[in-house]
Amino acid sequence: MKEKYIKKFVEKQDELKKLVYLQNTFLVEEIKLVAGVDLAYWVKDKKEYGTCSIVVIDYNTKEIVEQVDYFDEITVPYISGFLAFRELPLILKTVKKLKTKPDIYMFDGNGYLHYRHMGIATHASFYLNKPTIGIAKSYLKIENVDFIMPENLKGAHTDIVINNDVYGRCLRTRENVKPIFVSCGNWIDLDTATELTLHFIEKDSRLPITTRYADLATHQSRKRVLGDK
DNA sequence: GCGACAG
DNA sequence: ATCTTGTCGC
Repeated sequence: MKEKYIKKFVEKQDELKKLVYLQNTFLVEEIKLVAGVDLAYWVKDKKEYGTCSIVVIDYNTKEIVEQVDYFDEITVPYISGFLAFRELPLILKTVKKLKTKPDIYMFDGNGYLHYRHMGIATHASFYLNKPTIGIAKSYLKIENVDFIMPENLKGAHTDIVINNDVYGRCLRTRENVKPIFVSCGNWIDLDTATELTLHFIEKDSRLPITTRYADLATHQSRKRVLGDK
């Protein structure tokens, strides 16, 4: 069932991962707009649907500059390690509705912290042509390597290193909350990705407001879609 | 058959 | 991701 997709998916990821560049291609001081991207799903009449929300936030004022939603049928199944193939088509259609042009995109999921260094944040960067960051709420275990729990202090973090390769970072964004997993998407370094993530942490969530607001927006969007039918 | 498994 | 309310604790 899922197997029919996997060979082509791996080939595509292997092709793209050669182009990943884990250095900043921008100056942090020049960042103005940061986008959070997320999806929500539902099933209706045996068909699966998804709605994507993108929330664009001003880096300095932290106010929402723009928000767009787009929903459609989802045809690709969820397969761990291949999230981009399922979600990216909808994401790209949603991006087309944006009037502003975000400088950076933050995703719900991993980037370089991935079996082949090609999590959704990294994969998406090649279609957005913008730096990206992956923010995952749970740990994707690779080569049986566990993460090291950081201290219970805001900003505490431990790196996830496998075979001398830094895949990503386990980051405690606030005290007394479960840590999140930050990884480079593309065209950014891990320290900067961590810095931006912490910049958008506020009192109401362990997630940066970019992805947090996008998450809330998908739930609202789904409610509207189902309510209008 | 059993456990793993980003969202 | 989704199915789902109140409740314990900082």
